[in-house]
Amino acid sequence: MLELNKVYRRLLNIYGPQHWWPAETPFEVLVGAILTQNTAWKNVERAIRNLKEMKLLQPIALLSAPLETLEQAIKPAGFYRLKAKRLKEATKAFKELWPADHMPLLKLRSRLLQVHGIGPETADSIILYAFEKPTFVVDTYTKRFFHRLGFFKSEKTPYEVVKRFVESQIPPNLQLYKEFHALIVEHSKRFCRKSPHCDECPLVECPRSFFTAGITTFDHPSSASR
DNA sequence: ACCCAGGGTCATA
DNA sequence: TATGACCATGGG
Repeated sequence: MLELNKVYRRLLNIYGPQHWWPAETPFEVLVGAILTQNTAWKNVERAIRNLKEMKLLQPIALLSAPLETLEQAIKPAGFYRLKAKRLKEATKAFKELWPADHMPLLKLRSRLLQVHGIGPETADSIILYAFEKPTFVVDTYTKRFFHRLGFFKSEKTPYEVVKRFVESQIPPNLQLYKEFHALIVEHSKRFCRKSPHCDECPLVECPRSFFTAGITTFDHPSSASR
């Protein structure tokens, strides 16, 4: 069957290592993960720049700052009133949990998911890139990308279904999971916006069979008892 | 003037 | 389980 692994290696060949997440500290990863919710990364960069200039990009400082101050700082990232609250809640959790060295991954994940404003993608991003434990991150790009390669019938395939699928095909290696997700995003930002088959997409150069040979479209385990 | 971006929560059927 | 409204800024 088509190895997801081949898709990964192909992306790596084309784009090279991405060295994600673009942040200087684990805490900055967490902040970025909240701020980028349904928001262009370019806008997140401005917000983070503001936080740095105001010396707010540290747990204690961020928690001490008035909500209004925080709101103004992150305004460029949109949803600023919502996200200011989420940042504080997430920061409290971060202080409690860090570094979570001998905490099982799934326990860490369920703790993060309890935080209001942290959903599955945000949680997984934090676990993978801040806490550095091997969990696979699924975003809208990932769903669209795998859908177009024929792995799923719908782009709306539930988060946990896509996640389980990848984790069942790819061994839980930290660097591998980091790079794979980063490569999918970087690729998608360039080529996967509009048409299902953009002529300039490097992956289209390959015969579709290179990716999909032997693969049967993956159906939901929920609807097909597996 | 529109559409979308590295989501999540809540209400409703 | 699955839509739809809402949150809000900045770029194409």
